[in-house]
Amino acid sequence: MPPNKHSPALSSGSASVQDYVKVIYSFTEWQDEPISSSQLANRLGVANSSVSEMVRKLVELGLAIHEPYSAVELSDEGRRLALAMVRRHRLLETFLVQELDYAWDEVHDEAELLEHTVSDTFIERLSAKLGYPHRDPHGDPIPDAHGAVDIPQAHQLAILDAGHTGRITRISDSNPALLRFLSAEDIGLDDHVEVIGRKPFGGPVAVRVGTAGRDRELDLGDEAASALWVFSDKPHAGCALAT
Amino acid sequence: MPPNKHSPALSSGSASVQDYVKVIYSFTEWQDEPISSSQLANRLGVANSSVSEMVRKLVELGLAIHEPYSAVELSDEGRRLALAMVRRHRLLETFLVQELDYAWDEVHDEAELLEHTVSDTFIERLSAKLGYPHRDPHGDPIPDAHGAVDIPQAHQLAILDAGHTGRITRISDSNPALLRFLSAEDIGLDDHVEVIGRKPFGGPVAVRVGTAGRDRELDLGDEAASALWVFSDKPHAGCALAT
DNA sequence: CGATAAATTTAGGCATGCCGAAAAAATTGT
DNA sequence: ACAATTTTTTCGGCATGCCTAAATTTATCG
Ligand SMILES: [Mn+2]
Ligand SMILES: [Mn+2]
Ligand SMILES: [Mn+2]
Ligand SMILES: [Mn+2]
Repeated sequence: MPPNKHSPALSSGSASVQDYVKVIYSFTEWQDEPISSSQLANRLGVANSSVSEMVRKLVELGLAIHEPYSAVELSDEGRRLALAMVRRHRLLETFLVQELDYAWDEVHDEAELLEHTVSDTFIERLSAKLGYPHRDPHGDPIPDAHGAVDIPQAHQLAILDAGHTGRITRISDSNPALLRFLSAEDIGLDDHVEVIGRKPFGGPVAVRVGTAGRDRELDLGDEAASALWVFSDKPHAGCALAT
Repeated sequence: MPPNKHSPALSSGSASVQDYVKVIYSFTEWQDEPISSSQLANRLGVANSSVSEMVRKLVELGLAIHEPYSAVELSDEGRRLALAMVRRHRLLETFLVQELDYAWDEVHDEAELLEHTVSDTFIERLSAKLGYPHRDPHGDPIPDAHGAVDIPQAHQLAILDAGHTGRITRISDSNPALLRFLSAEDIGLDDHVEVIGRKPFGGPVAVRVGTAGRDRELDLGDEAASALWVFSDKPHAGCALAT
């Protein structure tokens, strides 16, 4: 039987290949612009020249689509691989928090390595043990075993206008120190938030945070407000989402 | 503060380096002869020339001791690293069996990769979660976090004389098919065994296996009898252990 | 002892994935 | 439009860890 189009195999590629497709995929997870060569280099912490070479290889492998001097996109097979890696990463993070008592700011680096090493069997057993979770500790959606994933309709707190209310659906995990700050302020996933107002010129955003009676007001700087993604309670007049 | 002699750091080396020291260590775990270059190559599945090169590197790194054309041994630091790797490997196998429902013949390959990837934190949390186990699923002893390990006084069933009785303390995990055979025959760790007799010229060994009333007799081939390590019930006359 | 055989090391190469420097293409500003 | 700047690619090299083939050393046997 020759290899066929419907092969589930996916032949996962090296750890480097896996990280490249994962970064290419992640760049468009919450926004639409495809990633440029230098942005890719930046996120991976490698030189631009390394990206040029590896992108050529990804194209040869049928994982990426690339016109020279333009942005890098994934092929269907590349997206499948990326989703499989994202699934691995997020299930591993969930495991580390739920079973090994890691704090949510400690899991990213460990998952970044383990995702390349565990077997499919390991991942599926882990998913079962954890109760088939759909979100990781930071609220990022976990694709299912077939690569299906639904990205919640969420918006960065930083772009919401005064009066807007909703729940925190996702917290960017790219900065561990920020995660620790949020823990210290007792801000977490699914907390209710209301935008009270904002200072002009990129100043802090005043918000009311907290479920039920125990809520408090505080000012959040731009980096914090950009890391918090909010699922709106209801369509609300005067918000910046009409675009 | 300069690096000092009592540094616990150990700077673990590459995955290859880790596998080399682990194999060098393991060769002398149940017996005393140090490993030769070609035996090392055999166990690692690499060419002899690759071993020559890597052994030179291990010596440079202060992990191994080696006179050209003679056997390879570990330095104290090499042994520390090896014990840390053995600990990792065996804790991971234990985790896979106890928490992820792997069969005992499925865990070796997965652990062989994961051992190089998990962090010290991961391993210590895992050890705690598993209740600080001292044996892996095959009965191999798990060194503690400081590298202390006690190797039980056990002997291969294949070398025991008729009349000898004891408990199965360890089952070599190097052949998954053999492990499946033993499962099918319902032979497992801590089972009681009695050597009934043996056919000459490397023929099968007749044994009685099983705890309490439910015991049975069967013949074991040389490979099976060599994989089973027995802790003797009591010193027994007429056994081959006097050497 | 010497000749063969076996084990080990050395020499020359290959694949992967990275780098810095230089060249080429695209973008920007006037 | 075109010169300056930025982005991207190409080029030559390096480090790891592996290989085969060819020495070289050690072991074995008549
Ligand atoms: Mn990774
Ligand atoms: Mn995450
Ligand atoms: Mn290994
Ligand atoms: Mn084992």
